[in-house]
Amino acid sequence: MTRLVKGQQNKEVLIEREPIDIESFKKMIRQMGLKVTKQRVHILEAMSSGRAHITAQELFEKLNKNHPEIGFATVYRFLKNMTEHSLVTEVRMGGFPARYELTPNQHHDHLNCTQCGKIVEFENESIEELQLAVAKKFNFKLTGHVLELYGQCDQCNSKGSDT
Amino acid sequence: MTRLVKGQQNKEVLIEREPIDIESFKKMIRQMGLKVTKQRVHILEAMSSGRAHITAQELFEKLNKNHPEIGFATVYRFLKNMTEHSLVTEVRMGGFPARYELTPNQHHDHLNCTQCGKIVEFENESIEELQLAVAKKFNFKLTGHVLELYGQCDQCNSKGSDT
DNA sequence: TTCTAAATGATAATGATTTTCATTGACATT
DNA sequence: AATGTCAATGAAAATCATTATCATTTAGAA
Repeated sequence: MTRLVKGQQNKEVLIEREPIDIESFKKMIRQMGLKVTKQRVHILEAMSSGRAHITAQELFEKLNKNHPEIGFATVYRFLKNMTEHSLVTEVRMGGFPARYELTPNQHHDHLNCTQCGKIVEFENESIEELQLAVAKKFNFKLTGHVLELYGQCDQCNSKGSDT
Repeated sequence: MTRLVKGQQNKEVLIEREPIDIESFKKMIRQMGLKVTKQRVHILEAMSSGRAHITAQELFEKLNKNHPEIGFATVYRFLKNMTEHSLVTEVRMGGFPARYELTPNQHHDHLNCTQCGKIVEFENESIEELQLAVAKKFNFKLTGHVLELYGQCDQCNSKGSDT
């Protein structure tokens, strides 16, 4: 556990953690034209492990345990940055906080449970094709889309519906 | 050179909507089990005319011109109420304020031109069916969806393509 | 007309996210 | 290795959409 004593020139002591590919994280950051900072590397590390769809707050709290020197503004800023560079994909549901995931190489859409927040990823080639057809029909050059399905998952459904 | 004239953005191509009279507004309100107030009637009037996809703020401002006695809390409250009763459909995208429209008898999705802001409404039964199939596959009870297509419309396309 | 719960408007509160700004730090260049 | 510069950071304040609070008003039943 890294403990940083306040008021002291604290050198970051790296805890020995899984040998995640730190070099490729750095490469990603450089590709965005940004400077490599330990905060950014830590953020990428945190995102590449654990729950896939995480909120900025959750990510901040997760980081805060081992790296309390990282402010939430930095987390938000970097997430936004990565989203703009398509390295991260932002999923927004209803009025809930946005969730982020490292952009998967394979495209997918989301099925969201409005009750417990569970997110299921799916991919449907037929839907993709139909979207292209629609765009073509209206003479649009399709550049992107958002498809989010909302509903209640199996568990929430069977749990009855009070509250 | 594409030139974006400000007043020209966000034009909409509308699917035809039937005009609604005050009596049916009152009927709608009673159907929800709510009291008929002049505020609510005015809100419905404002929604049934003009731009189809409006934010709560825009709606409030529009109403404010002729009915400055209507507070925005009332607008928000009633919109939420109507949304819960499915009389109004809420469209949320990105981190932008939610947009509302009187629930169209004919369901539709949107095709957005990212260059001039034009919105084309479309409806595709096959896509709807596939969505239901996806939900069923994962044992979700589908309650709603957001399908937004993004691209460049015919005009913007032929107009050349720099920003 | 009277009564009462529902509705309203003004305002404060909330929660997520963004901005500000003084300080720190990355990194290209000596 | 030391330096200079400007991007990056953290803390705090600000913002923005939305919701809650609460004293007052009003719809509509009695």
